[in-house]
Amino acid sequence: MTKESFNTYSYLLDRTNRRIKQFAQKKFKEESFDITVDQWLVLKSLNQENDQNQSELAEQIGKDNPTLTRIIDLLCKKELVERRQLPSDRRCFTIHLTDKGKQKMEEWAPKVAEIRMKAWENLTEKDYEDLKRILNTIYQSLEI
Amino acid sequence: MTKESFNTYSYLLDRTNRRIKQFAQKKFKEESFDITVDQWLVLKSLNQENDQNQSELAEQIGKDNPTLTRIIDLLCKKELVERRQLPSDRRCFTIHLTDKGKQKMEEWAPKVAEIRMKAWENLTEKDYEDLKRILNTIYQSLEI
DNA sequence: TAACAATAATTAGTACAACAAATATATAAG
DNA sequence: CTTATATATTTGTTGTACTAATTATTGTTA
Repeated sequence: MTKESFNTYSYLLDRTNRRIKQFAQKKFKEESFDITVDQWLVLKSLNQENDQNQSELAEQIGKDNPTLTRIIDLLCKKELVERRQLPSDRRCFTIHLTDKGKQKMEEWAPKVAEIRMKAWENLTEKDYEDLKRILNTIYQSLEI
Repeated sequence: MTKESFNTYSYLLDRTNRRIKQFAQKKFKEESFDITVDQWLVLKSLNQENDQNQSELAEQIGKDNPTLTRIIDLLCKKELVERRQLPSDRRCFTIHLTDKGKQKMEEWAPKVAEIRMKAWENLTEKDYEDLKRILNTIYQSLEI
């Protein structure tokens, strides 16, 4: 195959990625979930393991530290999480999912799972496995 | 398969998409291409068909109009493109790839093709076809 | 212990994304 | 012709991404 014929994957990936976010965001709005899709990722990670510090959390959700700082700022304002000083290392904060945050998660999680499923209604389990494998292979090939 | 097992694709897609951009942007920097990846998309589209108006161009590269307006602003500053008033419809500009822009494209295009190929070095042609099919299916399933 | 390096988080600056609203112009309907 | 509607683009706002620089703290080593 020629090089030129490979030239559209980044476009397809980018626009599909954007549409997935748009779709989820639109549903969030319809359901009056007052968060963005990226904020959701943070809450979900904390719901699985609470009180991570920011670096761990950034690693978990694959965002960099400055971006995470701002997402945490926004979630703090909404009182869904709070920063807690770690006495043993005063450089760190642990991010704590509050009771309000936990309550919202219980309310939102099943609906988010529904929303996420929509993308797969015309695809098979094998497609899902293939997509994961292909994306991970690309990710590793472009190690930076 | 349970709903829960489908819950990571958006994360994988997002991080792979980000890495593809990061990788290309890093190479652009190394080669002293003084543009961003998104600006490249615009130039590439104009190189294939010059003098599109902004709406056509936005459609071509899958971005919305406000985003494109700002990308065009930046490309104008670099004198790679220029806005030309269309006398027949004074609402429109056609975006013209300048001589300087064309010259840069000749210089850059082969190297960008190389950079783009890197993602596929551990994958097959069938993987490429599968990825395209899966992404397009998702895109269409989430019609908004 | 003092100097140096490493780590956690933040801040600042620029770019892009999404959305809503505004402006200007063109076209259609009455 | 006038009103209404549609189209092309821009502007404003909020949120995310990346880089580099900064602050505060901790760890290492001479």
